Amino acid sequence: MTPTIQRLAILDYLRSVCCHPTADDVLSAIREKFPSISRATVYNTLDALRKAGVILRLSVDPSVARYDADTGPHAHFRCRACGKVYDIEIPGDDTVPEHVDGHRVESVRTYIYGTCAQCLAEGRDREEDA
Amino acid sequence: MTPTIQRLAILDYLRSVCCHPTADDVLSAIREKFPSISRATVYNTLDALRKAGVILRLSVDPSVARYDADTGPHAHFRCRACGKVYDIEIPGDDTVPEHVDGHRVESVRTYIYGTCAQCLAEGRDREEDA
DNA sequence: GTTCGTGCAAATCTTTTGCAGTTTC
DNA sequence: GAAACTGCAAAAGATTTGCACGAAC
Repeated sequence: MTPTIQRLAILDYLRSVCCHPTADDVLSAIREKFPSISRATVYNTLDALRKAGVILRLSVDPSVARYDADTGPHAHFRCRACGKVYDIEIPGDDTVPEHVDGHRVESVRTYIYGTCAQCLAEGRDREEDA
Repeated sequence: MTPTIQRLAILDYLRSVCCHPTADDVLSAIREKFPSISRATVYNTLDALRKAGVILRLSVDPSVARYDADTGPHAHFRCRACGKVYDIEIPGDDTVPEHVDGHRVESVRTYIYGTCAQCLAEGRDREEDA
């Protein structure tokens, strides 16, 4: 995988943000520095980084993929009121078993849904349904 | 929610299958009995059932939603070689905490990825990458 | 008879693909 | 210079929406 200037910019961006941007978020952010970058390049790069094991692709949002530069074991919490996604430390044992029910395990994703602390404090109610 | 004949047929179908059909799988299956049912009705019904808490919508597949009539606590395993999705009993404590990091928890989804027992036995290799 | 559901088609949104030109090693 | 990457536009695939007709209560 050639480390082109676009790819480095995308990886840098992913590592600099705490949230979990979508491909479109990445496109918008990178275009501030590289106005000519194309959507296809963003998708290609995100996929190349994912295949290389450098970033994770999350399905925490039902309709759009989100990307995470933190590849360590952790869960994701998505707020149904504001849509934000938070990293969650996995409580207790975070080791992944080799096999379950005879199937070989390669990776595990845990998604938690609810209302985030901020939305609870501000009395914002969920806008989506379970 | 009016229990129309189409809705009952869709729910019956979901309860009768062990796998986790996509909206398109449901459409094909229901059309065998109701050839005139429309795609929109299937989507509407699946969403109505989900909102009613009768079925789950899974994001275990990156590009398509799958539906599960078993709403009890369990995880899902998806094989990267054949694409099949299996139900997995959650080992140990399957109670969901009320809160994590101050966020109120409403539901949890666990997705496990790897190679299933059958594909391992038949020496089929994964066709997708991590 | 009003409300809710269905079917059809078109629209929307995300992601992928084909291809010509450009960059990287 | 060969292989890999980019940008653009078009295509593909899943899901949603608008609307007219029909069914349910």
